[in-house]
Amino acid sequence: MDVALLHWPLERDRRTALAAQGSPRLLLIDADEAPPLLVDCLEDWVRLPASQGDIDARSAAIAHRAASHVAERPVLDPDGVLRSGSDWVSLPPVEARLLESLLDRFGAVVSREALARSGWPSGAPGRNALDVHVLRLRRRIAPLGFVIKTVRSRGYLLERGNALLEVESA
Amino acid sequence: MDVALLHWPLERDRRTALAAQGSPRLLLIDADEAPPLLVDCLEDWVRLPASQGDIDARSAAIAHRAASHVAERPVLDPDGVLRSGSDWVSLPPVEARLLESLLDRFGAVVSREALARSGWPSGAPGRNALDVHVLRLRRRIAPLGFVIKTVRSRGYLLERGNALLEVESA
DNA sequence: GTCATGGCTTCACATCCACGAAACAGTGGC
DNA sequence: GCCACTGTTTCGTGGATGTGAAGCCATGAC
Repeated sequence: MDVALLHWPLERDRRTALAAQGSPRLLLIDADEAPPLLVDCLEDWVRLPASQGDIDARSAAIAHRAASHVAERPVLDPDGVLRSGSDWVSLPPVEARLLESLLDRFGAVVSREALARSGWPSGAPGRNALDVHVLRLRRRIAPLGFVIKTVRSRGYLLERGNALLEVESA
Repeated sequence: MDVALLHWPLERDRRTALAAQGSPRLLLIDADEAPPLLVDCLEDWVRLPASQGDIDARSAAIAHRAASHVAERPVLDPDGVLRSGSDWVSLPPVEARLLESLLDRFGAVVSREALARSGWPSGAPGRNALDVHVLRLRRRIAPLGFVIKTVRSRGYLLERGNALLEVESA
């Protein structure tokens, strides 16, 4: 996982945002500033000026921690809470059922028909409903680091996302 | 909790021992040495020479982490006093019973029905009473650093609040 | 190569319902 | 009486779900 570098106290807001989504971050402290209290285990700081070696070393350490904190696959509570590591999101009923199906075959393709059946056991609404729910599900689980890949004309597939991309797009 | 200071790589063995028993530690890295990969969240390092301020700051950060790891959940006295660390608040009867339920399943969802049963064993009043009491409970426990999250259409969930917000408001 | 098609994505709405929050009122202890 | 606790009414906000339509893109026809 990539570690975000940010200046303190200049990028205070960005730090808050990254912390909220559980992204690892390294604060670069301006020469005369006091470092803030670290809020979690995915945060660290170095005082400027710092050697590239030290920055890299701390980034690597955080990345290492982050990697050991994330699980290969998430867990779905009966209450519709999807957990991965210490993070969680709640899924509305339809999306929870869809995700349950995808999780049953984690890493493998689930056909649109099978998904529709699990999402709406008593009959699916319009054809587009599934597409929209997959879209919403994608956005909901993205912060946990999981992605739903499309396999054209075959179905969908749930897998662990590339953590690096997430952080960059944030 | 006290943070052990030790020289790296001189006291390599001591570091291993401290890590094994879960004691927080700060490594003082000799000028030209590469820092080791941190083994857990209770470890950190500074490169020598370092200012006393930086050493203190990192020690404090580690100590803070260590402390926050033990105060994960609050304790509810039989007499309705909720304690977390050195802080406490007193809860009125209904709210104490609600919180007791949430505490039994700390970090997991408790349904509105289950909450209503524990709050009013002899039958719940109007449907909105629960909402109002949860609202009041939220405000009461906020100063202790805990939050009650809503999981829409499923129930409520008690967890530790965002440490960042606490620190900022402090 | 160009083009059309089907499959999927995304957005914009609309509806419905759960929950949040304030304001008010009754009750009982001190 | 004053105040804490409790419950109700009422209104507002935002989440959950579904639909229609526009757009994107790979595939296959030509």
